Amino acid sequence: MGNDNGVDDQLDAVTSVSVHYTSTLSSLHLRKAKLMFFFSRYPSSTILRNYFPDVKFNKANTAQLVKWFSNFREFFYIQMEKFARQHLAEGMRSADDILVDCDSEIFRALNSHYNRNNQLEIPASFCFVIQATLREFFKAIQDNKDMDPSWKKAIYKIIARMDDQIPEYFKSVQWMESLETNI
DNA sequence: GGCCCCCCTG
DNA sequence: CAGGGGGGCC
Repeated sequence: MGNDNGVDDQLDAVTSVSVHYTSTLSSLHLRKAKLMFFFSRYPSSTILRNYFPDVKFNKANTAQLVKWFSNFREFFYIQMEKFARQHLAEGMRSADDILVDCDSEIFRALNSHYNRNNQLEIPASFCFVIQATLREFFKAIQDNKDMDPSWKKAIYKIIARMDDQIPEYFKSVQWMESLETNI
């Protein structure tokens, strides 16, 4: 196939700099994955492979990367449910009253988790996704749908359709390494 | 079987 | 976050 996996350094097609290939996901890869979450909550394994050009993928590290996003989603949804219940407890009546922007408490909670060092300017679309998710949880709980053991499934389905395109620059190994400096 | 997702746990 | 288990889908 002309795919020399034994070679450590090859030329990056875009930046023309040498890329060190690895099969081990680093803390930098993790940091980058978290930033990707702002755009996509449900990236497919093929998309993930494309966005980590410096990784020599195999079954194990692919599963690991996919698992990361699963963990990201868990934290995300737990926060959503918590805040939705909080709004109900505070007497909010309509889901339409839920408005999320970059100053919202829920936003700060998520930002500190996925974007600790503020290395990325969060896309407005993410605030919209948070707001939509919050409203779905709010309505479901308000309608007592949480009595159903699998009541969250319907919400997951809706949110899964709200993924956005991940910017191309995420594919740049050079960009990823710049995240290391910005600590 | 293999892949993916969620749940629960530590 | 990683491990392990369960269930769904092709």
